[in-house]
Amino acid sequence: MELSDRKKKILQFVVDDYIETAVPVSSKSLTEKHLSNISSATVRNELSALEELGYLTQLHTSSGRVPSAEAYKLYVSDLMVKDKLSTKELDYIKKIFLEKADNLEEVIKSTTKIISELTSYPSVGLKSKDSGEKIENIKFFRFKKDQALVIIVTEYRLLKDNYINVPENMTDEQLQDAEKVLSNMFSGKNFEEICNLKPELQDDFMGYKNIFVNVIEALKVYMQANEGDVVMEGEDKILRHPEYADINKIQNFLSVVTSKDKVMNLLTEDGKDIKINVKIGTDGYDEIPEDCSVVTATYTANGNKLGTYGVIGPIRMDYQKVVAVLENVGKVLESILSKR
Amino acid sequence: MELSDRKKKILQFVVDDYIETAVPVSSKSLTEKHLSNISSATVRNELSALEELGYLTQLHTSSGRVPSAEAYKLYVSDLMVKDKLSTKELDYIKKIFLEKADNLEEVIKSTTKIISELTSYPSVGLKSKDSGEKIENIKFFRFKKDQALVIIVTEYRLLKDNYINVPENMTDEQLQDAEKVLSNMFSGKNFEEICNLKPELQDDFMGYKNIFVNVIEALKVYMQANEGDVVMEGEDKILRHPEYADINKIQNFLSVVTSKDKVMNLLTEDGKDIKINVKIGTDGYDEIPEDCSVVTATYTANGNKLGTYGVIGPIRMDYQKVVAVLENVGKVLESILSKR
DNA sequence: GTTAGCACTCAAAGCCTTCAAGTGCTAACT
DNA sequence: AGTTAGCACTTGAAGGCTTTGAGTGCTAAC
Repeated sequence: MELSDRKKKILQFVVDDYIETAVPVSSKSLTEKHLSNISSATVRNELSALEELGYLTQLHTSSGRVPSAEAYKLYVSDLMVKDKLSTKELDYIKKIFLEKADNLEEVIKSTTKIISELTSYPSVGLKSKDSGEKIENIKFFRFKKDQALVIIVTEYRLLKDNYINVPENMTDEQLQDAEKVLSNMFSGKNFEEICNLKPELQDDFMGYKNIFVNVIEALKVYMQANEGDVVMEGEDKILRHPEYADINKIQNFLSVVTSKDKVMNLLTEDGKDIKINVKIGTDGYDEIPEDCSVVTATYTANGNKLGTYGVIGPIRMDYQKVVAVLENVGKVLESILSKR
Repeated sequence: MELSDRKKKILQFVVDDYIETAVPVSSKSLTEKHLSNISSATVRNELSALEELGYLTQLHTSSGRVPSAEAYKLYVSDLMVKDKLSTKELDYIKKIFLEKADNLEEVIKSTTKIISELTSYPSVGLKSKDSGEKIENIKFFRFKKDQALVIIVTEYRLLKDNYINVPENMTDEQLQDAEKVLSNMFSGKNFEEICNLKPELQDDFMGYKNIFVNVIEALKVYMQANEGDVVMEGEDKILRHPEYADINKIQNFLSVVTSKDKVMNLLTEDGKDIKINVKIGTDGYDEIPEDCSVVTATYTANGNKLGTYGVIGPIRMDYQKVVAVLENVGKVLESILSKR
């Protein structure tokens, strides 16, 4: 059912005001602030209709109205006026990124930091493991008789966290040879393609099948491992918001947020093409702490998925600000990283 | 001034009880639980003497007594009975470590996790950057014309987070040659010695002085960089303790604990030979959140400093348990890592 | 469809009383 | 001199009471 224009407008004001003040919104305050042309009684009629429709709730009969999760959803998709950042804020974003632009790890940390600073909410970042990028070549560095570090060079980064076992009787020359064979085999393919290579079907291993199997195994472990790639910033900022005046809520929030794999799940985006993704309330998402919303954005540069970033906060979140920050951070981040 | 045996005993009971219950300790409860041979009036006299001496305080005239920071210090150094872990707990420690023993990163995480689980306090871990270990050799991996990854092999680990710039006109053969020259130069020295090498005094650079300078520069940056090596676990566990019923205290605590460089400072041990280090209360340590204590332990294996681990909690901390856990974790950790 | 007016509801704040835990002190006892 | 029974005194915590005011819903008139 479609809402009348006036209902939409009123609902928007209610959400706006509630986000700003955290105080249930009354008919009187609405007429005073935004609707001086109609009376509070009329607004009351509209409010009770909106309550009937499930967009508003009352804590008790004689309190003002509070938006429901439905209302926030409508607000974000339809009602909200898109915010713009101040030039000061934009300059801040650029400044931080330019200082750190040469190190991907630092960029990820900076991103979460900027987002948290500008929004006043805890922020999270997750760098993608598999961004669809193509592998250029692969290198082994044998640091023990039976162990080697695998260095993988891709289109735009260097992976160096995988280790394989090497047969002790294999000579360094043989390992170098294996390096060449595998480099040829992998070059131009992405991770998914490589992990799906069937050893049985290949006959050009030149005797290095065991090394091949070890590398694939290491890669698979690497792809699955979660943790470690989650970065959080400003967890303590959640306490700035009045809904977290209750210890149980803080407890609940922190227990989710300190568990890296739960945070991981929050960030795994549902839609591939959606840039900004808003999850409001707990509906369906087990990992989200009660009464929380999560707004995430996935950034890409040169067609490669860099990672997903976002904020976690109370349902009563400043969506205007958060969306504006995520969009602008994304723009700067992508423009900087595209140049690399 | 030395306390009488009875005063010591009474003080010990007060601290014991207060740690256990978090309720101010009364003369009556002391006689009932521990001192059935003397009357509560006598205990009251002793308590007020102990208060006079600065070991106890009262919240108000008609409340029981609470230990002061001084009392906790005396308790830890003199009064406390050393706790032993149950075999169940010991088995738990061994089990976790044996599962992860092959990966140093995982060992660090496991360590903080075990400590936090067993003590119910947030725990922190910091792996040492410079453990005094000797460098074996050094390797360059050039992944771009003008950039190379520096891999450093030491007695017992692999460092691979440093990058240097390479002159574009340098051939791969020259870089390999530089690798050999520098490996020879560094081999058998520790980080400190290397960083102190004076380029002017060396004449066997064979033309690779620029590479040498870049490597030293990268190493120095690496040694200084903090963050990233701090691991935390169980931040949310602080809320289990009744002193954190107040939002301001939580705020205060979290703001310290979410800042990695503050946590870093907490863990930089003051004495070199002290294994277990107890910092009680805020006295002198700016980084410690108000009314908190920090207990840390530094672990070594084969003479190499592995890192520092510890817990952060309220002053009213279960020091018996914490010290016992840290000692036992240390034993297991060191025995496992010595075998590597 | 809008609005003035009024009765009704309900949480929050302030105030008062009661309650019980605990101390300090004095005087008597060993 | 050290110990102890006894009692007055203090004080926060808890519960109950009233007051206050913000806000609604409904009705009747416009």
